[in-house]
Amino acid sequence: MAKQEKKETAGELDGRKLKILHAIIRNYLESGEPVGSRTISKYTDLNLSSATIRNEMSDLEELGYIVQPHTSAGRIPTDKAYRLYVDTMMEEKDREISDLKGMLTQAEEKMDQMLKNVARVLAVNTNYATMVTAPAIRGNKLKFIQISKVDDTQILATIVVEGNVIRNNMIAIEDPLSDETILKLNILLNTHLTGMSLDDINLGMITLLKEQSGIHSKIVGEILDAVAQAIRGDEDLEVYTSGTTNILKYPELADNQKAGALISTFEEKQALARIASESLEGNENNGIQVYIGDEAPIESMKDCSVVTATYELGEGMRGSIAIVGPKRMDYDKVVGTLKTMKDELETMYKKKNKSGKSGSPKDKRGDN
Amino acid sequence: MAKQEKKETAGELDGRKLKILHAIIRNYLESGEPVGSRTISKYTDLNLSSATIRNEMSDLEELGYIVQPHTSAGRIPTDKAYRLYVDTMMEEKDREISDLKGMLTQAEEKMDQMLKNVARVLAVNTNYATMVTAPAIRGNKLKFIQISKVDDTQILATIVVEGNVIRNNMIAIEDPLSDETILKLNILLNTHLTGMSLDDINLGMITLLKEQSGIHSKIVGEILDAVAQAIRGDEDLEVYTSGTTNILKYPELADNQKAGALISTFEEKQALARIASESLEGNENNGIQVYIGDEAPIESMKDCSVVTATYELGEGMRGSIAIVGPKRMDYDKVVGTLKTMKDELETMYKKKNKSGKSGSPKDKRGDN
DNA sequence: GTTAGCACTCCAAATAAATGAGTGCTAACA
DNA sequence: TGTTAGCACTCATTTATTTGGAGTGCTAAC
Repeated sequence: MAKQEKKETAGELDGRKLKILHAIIRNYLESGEPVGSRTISKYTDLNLSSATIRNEMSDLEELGYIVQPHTSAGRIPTDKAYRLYVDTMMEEKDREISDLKGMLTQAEEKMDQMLKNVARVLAVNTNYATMVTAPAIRGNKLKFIQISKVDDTQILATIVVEGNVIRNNMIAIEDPLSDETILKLNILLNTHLTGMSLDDINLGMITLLKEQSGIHSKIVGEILDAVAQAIRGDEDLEVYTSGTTNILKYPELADNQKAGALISTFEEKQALARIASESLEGNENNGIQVYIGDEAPIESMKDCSVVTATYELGEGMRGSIAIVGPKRMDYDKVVGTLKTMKDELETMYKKKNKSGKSGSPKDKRGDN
Repeated sequence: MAKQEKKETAGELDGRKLKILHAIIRNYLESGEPVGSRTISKYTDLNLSSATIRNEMSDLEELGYIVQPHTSAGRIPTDKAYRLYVDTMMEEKDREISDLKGMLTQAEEKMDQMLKNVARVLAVNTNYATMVTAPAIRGNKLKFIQISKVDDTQILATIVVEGNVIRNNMIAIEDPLSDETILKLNILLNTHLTGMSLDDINLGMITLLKEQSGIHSKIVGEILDAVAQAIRGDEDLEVYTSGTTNILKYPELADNQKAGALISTFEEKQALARIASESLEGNENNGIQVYIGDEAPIESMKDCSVVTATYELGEGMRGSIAIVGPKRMDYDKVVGTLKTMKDELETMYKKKNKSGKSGSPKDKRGDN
């Protein structure tokens, strides 16, 4: 007669077990301490005695949702529980991130300055470690090439890609080029290459260009290399981090050994790019993704959770934002904050671009 | 009759005291533990009993060279002792840094990549935290300006400064410019500005240019702003760090509180620029400078020592390298390593520049 | 099915005891 | 007068011991 409420939300858990598990997780998120039956019995509105809770907890343990760090300690959630939690039990919540907006909108600096700022603001706000990657440019088109003579031994190739990413390449030359030659090369390159994406520039095009450039085919070759690189966007994307030391605030991570490895990871930044690009692949939930423990592709983060969001600035320029904290991070808040940040970035970009066209003061941008 | 050996090296210390102090420091550098009289009596070749040493140590303590962390503990050197040590007692020593050279020479990447590498190599090699700043360009001359039209709403100003630092600035325009106008502007700017340093471009020159550019004076104004910035070199110099977590290896720094602050300092990088620019000022000992404890201009480093070196790549492009570790860092080794690194960098730059002229494959360089 | 009660476990914190490195001082020695 | 041995004392560190309490599992009663 008591099976009325069997919701079967997770296949193997009835409603009460779910509620209890939920309570355990919430509690552990806050306290970071193993949580016992008594606590749950008082905390929740289930009106169950600690003994009953104990029975249920025993079941939950058998099902692999919670474990005891040692006999006669409270229970802590497993990765499986966290996964269930973020998948099904998290409700949306909007928080006070008003100051966040404020801090951002006054940042009309260069792109990299702004992204650094984003990382910083997020770190301060969440008390976790954060990481932001600059928008990677993919499948973009060449907008414009300019060859200029710097002196007798080198020329400068300036390449502008859609989205106003600029790249400069110094090219050493053996013999001086005349202004005329440079003009010709400019015309040659621009007429053939403008508007092309990386896929459009095939071998035929390349040989054609080299032929037409005559004795300067070597230089053209080098310029094409540079173009390829510029369009592809620096393979190793730029990564900005902040709040790394927040890690030390969580005892379960602060143990010298692990903490060192983690902080190193943040310092090296290379590994972080892996997470970034992985998160750029998937694009399910609003671009928000959660990696719990081993799910993250980085060894040193196996005791952490990582929440990533991707933002898109139009024209295929996509970057990612990630927050790294202990498994018991406040998923609700983090997801909320990330969403806001993502929106904020995207709308800001739109606004900026509009005002730029209608003649606002400056729209400077360094290269990638 | 016993005053024969009175060398008076440091004004208030006789030879024996010096030797003892020396021994104390050396020992403490290695062990990190307070060192007692007995250790010294055995360690050194002075053939003095521990009791005698105790007497001398008592004197040294009174003179402020050593202290006891607590009663009945051994002594540890004070900042004063370290200062004496680096000033007078350090002998030159060349170490095995051969691999260092190897690791560097294969780095013919872009400048920033290389500097990152320098930081990394140093960190791995010394086990301290390191920091490298990119060469700041000062008092440099404008080599070349190029204005190009990107589309109807914006133009691109590419500015090359001596030393091949390149800077791009997008400038929004209200009405499209004809190719002719752009050509005129290019000629106008290059004829007047090429070869000028910041000081040379005075108000007269500016108004002259604006007049001659007619209705486009506003654009010229913006370009001049960009030029000013490019020549001055980004005020906040680029800073690369590595090995931050090495800090955790030294117990006296690893205390969560301090370590966090220190690592944060390294992460923020802003404060580090202060040290860098301070070290760029002085130029005494081969460009090597040692800051002990409070001597460094950064609060969070009051328990550290900082050794800085400056390197110069010709044409006034100077950068700095710094190593941060505990006060008991191995000064000898650090100074040696820094010297080598400095030399290595400077010779590499020379070589690179030479080979560049004689037509070597590629000499790419990003902007600042 | 739920709950109270009880015995049992085991971590964590507190307390106590043992250790030992190091000092300062005094008195003897060369 | 400088050097040294010896001794009593201090105090951080280590180790052992005790205690408290949070938590569990089980059983019996409701």
